[in-house]
Amino acid sequence: MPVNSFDNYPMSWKPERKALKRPFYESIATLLEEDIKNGYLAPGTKLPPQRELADFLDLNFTTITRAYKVCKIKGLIYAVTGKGTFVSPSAARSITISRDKMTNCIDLGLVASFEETNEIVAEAIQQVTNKHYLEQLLNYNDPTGIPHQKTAGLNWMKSLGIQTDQEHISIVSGAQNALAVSLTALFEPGNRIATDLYTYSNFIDLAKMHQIQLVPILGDEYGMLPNELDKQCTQLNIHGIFLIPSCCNPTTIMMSDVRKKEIAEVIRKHRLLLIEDDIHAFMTAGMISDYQEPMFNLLPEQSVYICSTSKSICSGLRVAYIAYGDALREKILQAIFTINVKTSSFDAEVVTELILSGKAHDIVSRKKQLAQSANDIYSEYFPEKELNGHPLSFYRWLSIKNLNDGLQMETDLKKHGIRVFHSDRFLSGSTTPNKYLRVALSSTKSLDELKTGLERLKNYLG
Amino acid sequence: MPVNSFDNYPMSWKPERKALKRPFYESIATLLEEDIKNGYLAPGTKLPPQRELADFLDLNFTTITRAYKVCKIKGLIYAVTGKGTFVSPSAARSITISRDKMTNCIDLGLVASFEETNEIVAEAIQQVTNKHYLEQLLNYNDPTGIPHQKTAGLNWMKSLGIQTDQEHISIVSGAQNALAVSLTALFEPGNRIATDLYTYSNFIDLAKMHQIQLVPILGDEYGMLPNELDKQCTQLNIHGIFLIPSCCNPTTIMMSDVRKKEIAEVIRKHRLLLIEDDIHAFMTAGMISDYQEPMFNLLPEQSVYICSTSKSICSGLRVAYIAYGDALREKILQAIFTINVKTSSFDAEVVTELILSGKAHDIVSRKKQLAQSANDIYSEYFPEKELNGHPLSFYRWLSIKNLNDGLQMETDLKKHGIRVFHSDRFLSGSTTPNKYLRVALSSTKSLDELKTGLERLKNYLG
DNA sequence: TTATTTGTTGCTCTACATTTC
DNA sequence: AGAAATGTAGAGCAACAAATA
Repeated sequence: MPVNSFDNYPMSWKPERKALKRPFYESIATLLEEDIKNGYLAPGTKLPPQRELADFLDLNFTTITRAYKVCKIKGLIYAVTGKGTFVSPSAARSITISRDKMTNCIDLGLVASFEETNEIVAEAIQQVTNKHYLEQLLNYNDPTGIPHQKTAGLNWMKSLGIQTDQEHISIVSGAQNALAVSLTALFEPGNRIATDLYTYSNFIDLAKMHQIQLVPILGDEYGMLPNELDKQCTQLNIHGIFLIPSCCNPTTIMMSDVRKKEIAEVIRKHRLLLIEDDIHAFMTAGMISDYQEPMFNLLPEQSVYICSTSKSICSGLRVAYIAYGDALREKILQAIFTINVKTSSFDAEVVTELILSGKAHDIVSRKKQLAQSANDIYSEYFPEKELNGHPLSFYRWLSIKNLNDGLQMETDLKKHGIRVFHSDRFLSGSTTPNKYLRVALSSTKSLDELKTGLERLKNYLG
Repeated sequence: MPVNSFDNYPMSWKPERKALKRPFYESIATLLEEDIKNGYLAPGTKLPPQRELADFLDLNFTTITRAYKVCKIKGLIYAVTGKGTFVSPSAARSITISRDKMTNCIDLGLVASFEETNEIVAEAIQQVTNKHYLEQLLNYNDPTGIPHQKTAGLNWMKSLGIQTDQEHISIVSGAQNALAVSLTALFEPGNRIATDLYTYSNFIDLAKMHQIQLVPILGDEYGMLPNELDKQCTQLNIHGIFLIPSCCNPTTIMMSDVRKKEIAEVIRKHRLLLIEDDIHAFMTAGMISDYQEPMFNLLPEQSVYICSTSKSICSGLRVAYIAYGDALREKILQAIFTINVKTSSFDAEVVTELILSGKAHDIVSRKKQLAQSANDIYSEYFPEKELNGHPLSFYRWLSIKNLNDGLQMETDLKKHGIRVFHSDRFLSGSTTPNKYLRVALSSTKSLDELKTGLERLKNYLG
């Protein structure tokens, strides 16, 4: 019997005692999940403390711990010791970004890659078709990539500062696939991975699917803060870290070389596995004057370096190179076989052709020009006080006043004819007071369309 | 303090009491994992009962339960209530099959798909290259496949007995990828999936990676036994079932239509999710006289139907169609975005071209002829008493006398110049007394090479 | 600073189910 | 058929850790 009657006690969530069936923890978790999904409990709502709810339901409080845990694993709620348990901002809905059908809507949401350069790729496809060894691309051989394709990949990565060999790279089906492979290979459900406070939203979803918990680490204008990372590592058992040092998606923050070294030191100290998504390397290495090298070079034995060609060369060809330390090799190969069997050799061959013929560099130059123009246009509409982040970024991070709920705002914007994503989508953990929009500059059919889109956005924000 | 001294007590595994650190269960699990991986505990070894080990270590027996559970989830051990806990047959090593470098070795291991037909595919690639819409294949649009590609897929599947629509199929990167997507989308770590006793080895590994437990179900010459499935579902909380009804890999068993209906009844009763891998449908539908339809038709709302073109059309083009019930749609789309972002449109376009031009059917005919010839050759070397399993199977299931350990036998065979896989690789659960070899007939460069390989195998077996 | 609130983790207890003898 | 052996699962207890006032 509960000691008190809680009928008049203010509790944000009161499951019906009678509705509970054994096992209790499962029953409670189901009720909670339903109430979150049907919107009865809004994102951000503080749930009753474990002991209080336990008293109310006349159960031991660890039974509530268990129930909350089930929902936490599913990403529905999050908890902070000493503070309480809360409904997640992204609770019910998915935050994964993809290109779905949009009519009469200008896309400033999904970050595409200035598809104007694809005619060069089409030419390369034609050339590959004429190769005498075309048929050799059509069997099960060389699941991690054909040697000459890997050599081209090594060449490409060399220009980005990566030195490794055939045995320590594989070709996979794009950056997203590389991340899925890395998580599958190197982490287990229940593991924790440190990330920036705002990070790649598909990675957040991927982690959720693998039941890997993300631990948000604070950062400043130079990237993640080393002492914050160190603090969290000391407190929690953290297994890995995910970084996008060249140009963080969505914040456009470029990590300074000093900061990279400091963070690498903490990573080494706590023996974390680093997943470095360097999809923007092509617009950083050799472009930014004081840029030195990827973090992979600082921690080669405990890192996975992901180099996708979706942004730099062509998004429709699903090709990414993944480089790894010797200690990680076996597990990664295993995961590649298990998830992909192999990557399309044809796509890889087209990228290879583009790299070897030098056309890949032409494409990159053209994309950089387009990025420069798009950023110039953006500055006209939204002049920033001081330039923050990567100057050639394919998207910008626009600070906004705290208006509505993020999802509501996105819906409103769609009604105004543009798709943009709210910062809530990119939150790896708890909510923050600051709100932003990520504005993609690389997804419109033309720069004129981009102008129209930005115009609409400016009007909306007033 | 333990009541007895166990120094002279026969226990198959005695972890050192002093080696234990807190938390105990984790410490015990680590020690057990090490002893299994370094080979100190051989597959099949019976571990001490929980209570006995607990007494020995002076702990509560449920702490041992926890420790065993950790290893069980990793697939290192398996347990049967009332019987005991045992080291898994596949414990330490990976059983995933892929094409790695082999010199002077005839491959009867990996099941390829008579790659002689790839010249037809090469022609189709050339035709796709000339399409005026080539550039449209190179962007992020239509992540589940371009409409006309999906229409071609629907056409193809129609000939296999599947009726569905655009909204309920997606194009993914091959069967393996489809399985990864399905597991990620529909199951969680700790879930259980029923399978045949012998099943697709990459699926076993995939399940292991996702920490999904496989529950082996006995079968006979017509496939899985309905009452066995029903029994396990009643006993355990089983969430799904994985079947390869048209021609089970590795056993070549073709499930009878009567059996399909019976099994479907049990699946419906227990609300299981069915994953139907119908990679061999093309050599069954319209070929086998009394074949009626895939199981998907019997349970459309709770099934995922996977139709890969790797075996039927071309293994290098990474394309599979996946059809699903409306209730599963959202989750599957989500998983596709999270794992792949999208499948190479180019590969899909080539397959589309092959289907629409009718060349795909030519390829299938040719492959069937080759399969027939290869099976005839096999029968010359290994005449079976009665014909079992699918007559056109790309591999055969050869019963052997219980000789060595499976891995040892594979190594010996490699020394004799052939790669063949032992039945231990395909075991989803406990060991069995019967031993087999899976002999692939579709991976040699020519039928002559196949003859040489089978000759060597026959000599080896004496 | 310290006490309080709140969440986390590991271990134990109890009830129960299945298999074997 | 019934007792013993053996594994499973839920719930409770206690020690601990972090945040906050």
